[in-house]
Amino acid sequence: MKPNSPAPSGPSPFPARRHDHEACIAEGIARAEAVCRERGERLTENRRAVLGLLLAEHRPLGAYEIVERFDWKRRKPAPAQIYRALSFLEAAGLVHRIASRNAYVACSGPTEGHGTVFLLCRDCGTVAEPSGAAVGLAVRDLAAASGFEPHDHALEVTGRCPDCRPGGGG
Amino acid sequence: MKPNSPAPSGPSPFPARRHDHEACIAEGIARAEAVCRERGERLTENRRAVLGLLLAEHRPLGAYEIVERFDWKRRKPAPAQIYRALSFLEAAGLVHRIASRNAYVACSGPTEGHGTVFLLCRDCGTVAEPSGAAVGLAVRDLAAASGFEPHDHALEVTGRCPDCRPGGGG
DNA sequence: GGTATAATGATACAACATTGCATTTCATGC
DNA sequence: GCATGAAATGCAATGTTGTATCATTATACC
Repeated sequence: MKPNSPAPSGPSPFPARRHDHEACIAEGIARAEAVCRERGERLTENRRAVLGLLLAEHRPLGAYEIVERFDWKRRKPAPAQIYRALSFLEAAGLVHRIASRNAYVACSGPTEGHGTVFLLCRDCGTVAEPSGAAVGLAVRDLAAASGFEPHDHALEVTGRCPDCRPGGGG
Repeated sequence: MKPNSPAPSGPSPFPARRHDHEACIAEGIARAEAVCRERGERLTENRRAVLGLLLAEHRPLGAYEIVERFDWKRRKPAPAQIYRALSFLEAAGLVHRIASRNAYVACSGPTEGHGTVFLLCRDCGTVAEPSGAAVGLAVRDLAAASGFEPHDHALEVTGRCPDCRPGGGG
């Protein structure tokens, strides 16, 4: 891992302003290959391409945006092809859907289980996926107090990332 | 509040299995009238009807589902009419959008500010909107640790409500 | 009543997502 | 190599959700 790659357990879940993007992507693909191997499934060219496009961004892309960027074999794929890849990748925990935006983002680290947290920058669109342990606890308590049996949760926080925040950046 | 102590259990955010539904609705409409008066806006017949349909359920309805149930003047409204009412009601804090379902639910209590929490029963579809204070704190801490400036958040928890949970019930 | 503003009615369209089925690809056993 | 079945893809059509536009109608206010 390069020194300027975002460390999974580092201080900030946001990517450094300048970092080795190619390494990001390569790392993500490598992780996907490992996950698929373990699950006995195939990371086909189609799926790999979709994942690659998502990994190339640190922000969510809409399915039709992926269609536009797709340049595999110089052809424009049908939406269904993209959605199929997205479904597969989501089931494998490699991609998450950002419900509030009808958009999809590459998962930035190993899946922690049931529950996701996203920090969405309203200015630059960057998404970070911090550890959600504290949120998980809050959910558990909340549920217990209501007699609710929680299964899964998704938290989407909008605001401004360190780079876009006035006086932020780093 | 200690993070691990279950809230001093006020009333459950879930509706009682049997309760006075008419009163539910009347109360919600009355609250809406008060809110609109205060905001200097009009709770028109159209808006009132949409809110009424949402209040009649304790679960989210899709916009087109509202279209189908709409019986005002024995005519079926155009989608735009419903979406306009929903936008108005959402801006007034009387209705919330459940992003993961493309659906809308009547707000069950006074709006607490920026941030919402929903407990969604996967079996009966009921939605509860508990107080999200603990989640708000978790969000604040999470954001601070990431250098993120939070503006708003939405947490959607899926699982089983007290009535659908085995051994649960009221 | 007259006028400005807000809301509605109606049509069309944009954006997001899925279904069905024929064809191709791939792993596996022979 | 070749047959076979399961999985994935190509393609067209369709379903679902949400907006834009503009003429008309209702409402508040003077």
